[in-house]
Amino acid sequence: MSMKEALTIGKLAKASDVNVETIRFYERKGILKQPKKQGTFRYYPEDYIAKVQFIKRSQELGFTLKEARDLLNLRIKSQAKCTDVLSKTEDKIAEINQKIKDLKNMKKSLEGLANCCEDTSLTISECPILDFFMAKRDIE
Amino acid sequence: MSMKEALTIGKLAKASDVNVETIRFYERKGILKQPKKQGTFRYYPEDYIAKVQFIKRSQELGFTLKEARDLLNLRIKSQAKCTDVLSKTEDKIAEINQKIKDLKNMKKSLEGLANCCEDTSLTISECPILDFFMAKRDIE
DNA sequence: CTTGACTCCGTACTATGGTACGGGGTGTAT
DNA sequence: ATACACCCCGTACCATAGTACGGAGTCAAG
Repeated sequence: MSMKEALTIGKLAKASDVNVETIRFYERKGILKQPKKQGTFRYYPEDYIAKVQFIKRSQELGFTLKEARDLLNLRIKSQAKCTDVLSKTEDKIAEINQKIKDLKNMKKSLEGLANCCEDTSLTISECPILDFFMAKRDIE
Repeated sequence: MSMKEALTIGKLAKASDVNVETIRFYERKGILKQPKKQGTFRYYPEDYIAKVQFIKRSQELGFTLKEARDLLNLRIKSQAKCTDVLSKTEDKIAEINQKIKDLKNMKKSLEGLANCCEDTSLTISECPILDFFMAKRDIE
């Protein structure tokens, strides 16, 4: 029988576009459940491709691996309610809002810096940026 | 003479609200320049408090320690011209803009997720959020 | 039945950003 | 002059998120 279709770790890795070692890493860390082995090799159910992609997507959305694992586990334990997932998602949105706010403040500061440094012939020792970053003192 | 005012590593740490070990860590990593020692102890110029706080602030805004170091170094090299500072600052602004864009995308995705999960009485097996994360497949 | 690709496992290493520890030296106040 | 807080340094350790490596075993095709 052709084993072309058997989902080995290498094929899973390729299908979900991660490193083989990453799959093994996720299993060691309990992010992914190790599948039952036939013999010595891992053979994965097809849905593991979606699981790994779920993890990757979660990371892209700003979740850590543990958070991704929790979300994945919620999916599996069907006792949990939709609200659990919702509240986790809302927490993340709040975090993101805060980050955006912080970045905008930083940007404003940096823009203030850039604007106050119009005379480009000034040397650093005369640069008004310095005063902006730090209390005025001897420089080094 | 009272040494109450001498800025030792412990006082610097306390004043800038970080661990002593963190200061030493920054020095090992070249983020902060080790001050000249009088004898065996480090004695810091007062402006180190501002420097450490600057690093902390940068980190809060999503900059790495190396980036914080680069921003800090802008003001130290007095050979540099104001334009150098300006361009680095503008680079940072561009980076910040990109980060804000990414975070906004992330937020949009998460909001899409949250909105599609209004019926909070649904069990996880019916939760649309997770369908968003994952292609529909057999669960386990 | 051999070959070559793939898999196994453990271990070590990377980077980032620190914290903790221990033995010894120092600085200063009383 | 001695106690006690503080400092020194190196090293080890923590979490997060992996990557790399090497020797051994396995699988399946030719």
